[in-house]
Amino acid sequence: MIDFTAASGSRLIKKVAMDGSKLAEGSKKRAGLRVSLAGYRLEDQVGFVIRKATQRHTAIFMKQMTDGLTPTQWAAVVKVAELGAVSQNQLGRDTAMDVATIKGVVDRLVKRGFVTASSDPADSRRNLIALTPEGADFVKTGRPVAAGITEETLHGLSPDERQTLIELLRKIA
Amino acid sequence: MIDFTAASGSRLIKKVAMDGSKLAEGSKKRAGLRVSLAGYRLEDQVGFVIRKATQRHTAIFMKQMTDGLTPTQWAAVVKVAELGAVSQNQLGRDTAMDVATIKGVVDRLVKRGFVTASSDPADSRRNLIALTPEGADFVKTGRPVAAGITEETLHGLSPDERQTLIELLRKIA
DNA sequence: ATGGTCACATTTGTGTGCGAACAGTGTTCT
DNA sequence: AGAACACTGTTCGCACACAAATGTGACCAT
Repeated sequence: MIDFTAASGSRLIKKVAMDGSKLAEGSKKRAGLRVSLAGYRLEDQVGFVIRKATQRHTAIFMKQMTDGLTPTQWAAVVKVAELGAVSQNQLGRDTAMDVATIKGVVDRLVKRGFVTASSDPADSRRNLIALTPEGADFVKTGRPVAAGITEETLHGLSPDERQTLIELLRKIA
Repeated sequence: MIDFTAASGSRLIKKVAMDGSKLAEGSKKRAGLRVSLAGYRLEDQVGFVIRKATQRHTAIFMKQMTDGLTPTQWAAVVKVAELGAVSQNQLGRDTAMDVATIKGVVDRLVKRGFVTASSDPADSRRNLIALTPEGADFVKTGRPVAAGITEETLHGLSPDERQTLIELLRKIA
């Protein structure tokens, strides 16, 4: 996790001020080339804010989810639980993961024993992913935990705001 | 990038149906263990939607930004351009990056020649990051590009909706 | 039937993102 | 001064995330 408290900010200023006498030309300000950004503030850009929101959500997820399962791994098991046996690529599409990414995720889920991977007899190109009984159990017990994660993530928002946020995110997704 | 079009979905169903005769007990449906999720839909969870929104934004960013600079690298140069010389950890805090992450980002920016890293004479623990003239030029030319990226990301949203989205994201960030 | 096209999967390489362990350096309090 | 504490940075290991290159299988139109 990231600590956003400006722990040493004030001390830094003090130090620079103390070292002011050592600086040439009486410049008491912090050194270094700068560029005026004229109205462009990083903190106001979608990309930046969304990244921070993602970070917080991920942190909440990793803190609460059983067994150290990651958000992507959870998404994958849940989809398999919903769909039944699926091809690996199809699972990637349904969970918004790249072919390379879904492979790694599936590998880890197989290693955990939550899913199995086998060649589809009907189409030998396909790597068929199926849920194991352990995976089914995990999804059942994990479901309320996942709901709690969503709850804590959206804790500061009213029901209306939650609805709006999801809708707006869907619009840009 | 991820292709969300369910390209082969219909064929899969057709194939499974065709193979129905080969399946035992007359089961024509897709095989595999399932779990009823009773109201929990992955597509409705913040985590999932926000991940997809992030993916789209990143894709737009990488497509438009000059020189293949990444979103995080851009955030870092912009901050250095705004603040002047900063310690590496402080820069990480201001850009919401882990100490391990900011190190990698700074290393790449140094390699590109956009920033320099040097030991702070006032505090030898600190790795002072400063903008180079090349970095300053890049920030100047990159600024309108970054604005365009934000614009395209939010393209489907009205000014009010954009405002609301940022506010709500800030609340959960 | 065969050649072109598409879909499926794997591998490699680069870049975040973070926890955890480590080693210095500075500060503060006694 | 010395001990305790806080802060700065590095390194390692794991997990996404995606582009690009490769190889194989399935399908479709001629």
